[in-house]
Amino acid sequence: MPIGLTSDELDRIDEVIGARRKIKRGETVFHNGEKFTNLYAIRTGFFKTCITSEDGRDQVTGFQMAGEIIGLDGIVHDHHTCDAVALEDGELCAMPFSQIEDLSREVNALQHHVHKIMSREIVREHGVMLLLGSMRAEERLAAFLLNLAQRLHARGFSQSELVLRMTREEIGSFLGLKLETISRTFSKFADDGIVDVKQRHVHILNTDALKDIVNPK
Amino acid sequence: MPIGLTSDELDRIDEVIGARRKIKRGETVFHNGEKFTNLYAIRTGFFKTCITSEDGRDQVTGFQMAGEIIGLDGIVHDHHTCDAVALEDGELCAMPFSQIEDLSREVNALQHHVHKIMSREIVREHGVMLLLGSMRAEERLAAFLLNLAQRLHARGFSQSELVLRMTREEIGSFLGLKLETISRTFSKFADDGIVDVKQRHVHILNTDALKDIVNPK
DNA sequence: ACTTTTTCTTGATTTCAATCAACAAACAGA
DNA sequence: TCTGTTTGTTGATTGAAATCAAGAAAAAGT
Repeated sequence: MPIGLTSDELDRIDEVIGARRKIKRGETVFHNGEKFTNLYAIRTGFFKTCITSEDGRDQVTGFQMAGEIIGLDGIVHDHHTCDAVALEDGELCAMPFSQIEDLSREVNALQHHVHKIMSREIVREHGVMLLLGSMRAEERLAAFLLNLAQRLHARGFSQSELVLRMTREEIGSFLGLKLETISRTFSKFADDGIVDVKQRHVHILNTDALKDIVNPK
Repeated sequence: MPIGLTSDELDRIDEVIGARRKIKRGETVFHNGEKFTNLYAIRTGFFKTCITSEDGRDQVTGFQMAGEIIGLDGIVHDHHTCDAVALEDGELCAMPFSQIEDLSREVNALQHHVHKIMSREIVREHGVMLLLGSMRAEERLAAFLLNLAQRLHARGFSQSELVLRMTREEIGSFLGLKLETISRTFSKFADDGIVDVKQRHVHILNTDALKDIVNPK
């Protein structure tokens, strides 16, 4: 949340932040086709968003964690165009979008904050397009691990030890690769001493090596 | 623009729509790193947006035409993170974003319109991620042609005849393929009687065949 | 604790697109 | 008009990831 608000403004923003909703692993927050009413602020837990094409192809479009906002896809057509699924138990705040619009007319900082959140998502997706369009398997997985570690570190977790909340198949879907390729690439990184992988427990031993893989000099 | 506005509201929106700017083929509207001040509404012409990674990889993130808005990437960090380049001579309206924010606090329809534009871009990018993450070369090019034809048709042009404003290399960059693959795939479509290709002039002879390629039954 | 299911790993082989290479055609500039 | 440059096509070969396949290891359910 932005800073520099009066206590009155903060109180009113509190009102927008609606009911908390606990969610179990495997449950969906919203799904494709569902009427759009809320944005959801993630309080705890780990989520994925994914779209499905007409002929059944699946694409994970992102993984989200505490502090991030999901549901922005629903604004344009008043219906969601993707599914949001909890990958571990968590808690969300449902924020009615009409209330966000109402209040952001009065609180400039909130208005700009909403714009920034949407712009950030657009920029993030540009990065994913670069990854999908121009990187090889090792580069994609290295970029993915660095991104996850960086986001977890920003939330107070270790920047070198992480627990994956998703399967190899879900990582593969996100990175445009098959699960076998994810598995092989993890093994290759482990052979090279760059990471230590035990199932979903990943210990990054050499961050610089990962960076070099993403951005070869 | 949304409908149902009073004439007063329309007048005020007119004020936001700032100076028109003519632009020649090859010129940039804005570039990576540049301070963000305006969104740009395309009046005429054809544009591309692209990002460049640290190590010099290039990725075309989209092609834009009349009626579309570019510059949304700049909001989050107050600086643009991509380049926007004219692929043919055109004309833009520069719209100072601070004025858009000011006015959208007073005109609800404008506020919602801005939100929808940003959400639409997010949803569009989800589609590109699906394309880059899960489609083969033929499927990507077929989807690309159908998308271009549909957008041109919505603007009153033929839905079967189109003139590409970009090179094979730029198409390839957007679709995550090399220019040779684009060229070969065009030739394959021509051999199959699906399209007629003469340089940048493309005549779609069988739209259904293209749809079948994108969504195999 | 045991069974079933899901997830993960590794190997062998195939396939699609990249790369390397040569040339043709179109366009831009002098 | 001529010339150089950019853009596009096609062929031969290579290479990276997909596919097919089998089995191992975890996790979930009874």
